[in-house]
Amino acid sequence: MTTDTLKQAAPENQGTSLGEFVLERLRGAIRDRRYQPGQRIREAEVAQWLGVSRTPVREAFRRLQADGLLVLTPWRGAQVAELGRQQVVELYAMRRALEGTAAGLAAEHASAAEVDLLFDLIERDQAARGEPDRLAKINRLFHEAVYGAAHNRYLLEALNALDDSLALLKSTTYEVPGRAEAARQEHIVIAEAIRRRDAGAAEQAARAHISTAEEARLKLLFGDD
Amino acid sequence: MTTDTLKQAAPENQGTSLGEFVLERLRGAIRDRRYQPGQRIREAEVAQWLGVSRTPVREAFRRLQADGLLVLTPWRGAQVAELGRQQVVELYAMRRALEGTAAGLAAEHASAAEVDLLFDLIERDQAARGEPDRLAKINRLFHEAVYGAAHNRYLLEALNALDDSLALLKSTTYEVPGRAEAARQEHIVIAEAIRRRDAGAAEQAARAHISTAEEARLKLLFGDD
DNA sequence: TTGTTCTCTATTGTATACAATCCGGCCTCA
DNA sequence: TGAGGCCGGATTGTATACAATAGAGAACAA
Repeated sequence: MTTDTLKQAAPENQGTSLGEFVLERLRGAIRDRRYQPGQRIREAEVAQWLGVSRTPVREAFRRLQADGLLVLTPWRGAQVAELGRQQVVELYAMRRALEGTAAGLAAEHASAAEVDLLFDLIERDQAARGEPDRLAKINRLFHEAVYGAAHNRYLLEALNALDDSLALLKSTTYEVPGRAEAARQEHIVIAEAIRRRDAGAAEQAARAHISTAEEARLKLLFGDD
Repeated sequence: MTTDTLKQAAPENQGTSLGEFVLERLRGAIRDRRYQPGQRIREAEVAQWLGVSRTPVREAFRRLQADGLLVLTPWRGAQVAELGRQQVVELYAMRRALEGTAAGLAAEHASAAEVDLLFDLIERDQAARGEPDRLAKINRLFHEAVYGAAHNRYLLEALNALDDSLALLKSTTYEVPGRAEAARQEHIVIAEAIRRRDAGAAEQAARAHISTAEEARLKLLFGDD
């Protein structure tokens, strides 16, 4: 780990507390797999690393626990959450419901600009063929665009937390051959249903999209079945 | 407020930390409206009240913020969340999706005992006619039984958090004349769909149930429209 | 060798001291 | 009289000191 301390890492730290800062840094570190699932994280270690005391670190830990990214055991401290097969299945069931709802609400509430953004992202996706990292990034932007277009703050929050949890899983489903193309096609179906203002179709398309993503994910993770 | 302190309030406080204890007490106080929406809560006040230091109080605050029950403004402290009309609408949209999903999953995964529990609760509901408080309690048990029967830990957590948020609203919809009977009928439709293992019908019935509950709620809260 | 108990250390939980910030009231001045 | 700025108290954010606990490893007995 590099030796970046508070001043170097966040020169303009105003308006926000240290706890918030630590939270974001930790979230990023977990997402980037610099802390790996199952790994234990000690308060003092993070505190020293970011140049703060244990107090804001503890606050960040609590909030990451609430998001499901950390598991806190009394007197044993924190470790990055690990997802077993059953948990992955449950997370995808949750995601299927929420993404479906988001797409349906987006069909009802999206502004013209928000619809345009969806199609822009589909084009950028096409342009990024063969680059799994860029594809994964654009994919995430597409989904976030749908979340935003739903105009429901609770749904938005829940979906973002869910995506963070899924980021605990190794690699992206874009490593599966043909997955990128299939996903793009599914995105198109979703976006067009939203443009048509067809909430039912948008919801169904989003659910189907998550189901195929789940299949790809399970195959990638557990191989069998 | 009474003067119960830690020893009187939680004689057997073992296995759990003080932060956890404060969390539960505060959650209860908010649910019982002893702290009302919009009201400011000072750390020192809670600390003194429960006989602990500010540290565990702060931890509880963070987690209540994550659940949406508290709004924390930097340097200004905590106040109990207030829900405007738009937020109520968004919460119910969320609840419609999650309850629908829970009912659908329950139809797929409920054990025989879990199905029996649903019908038991419907009978107890019938027996409690005319007692809004008991009705509200049994209603909550019914919904929690559905949540449990879905066998999805993330869904369960999300729905419980949602119910806590809705508890911020004044009174229950059971005060609306005829609401109790309508709700009971809707519960029966849900429970029977689950017993038939008809996931689609269960989801639809649950969504419809939440929609009528939302109507009753909005009428109760905002009168107009 | 293996299992058991005990001690000791590392780490977390809690309390408290201190720093930073906001808000209300007062005072000044036009 | 009122608008604006400045000061003091109240309150939160952060750091640190101290207490409590779990777990690893040593010592010992079978």
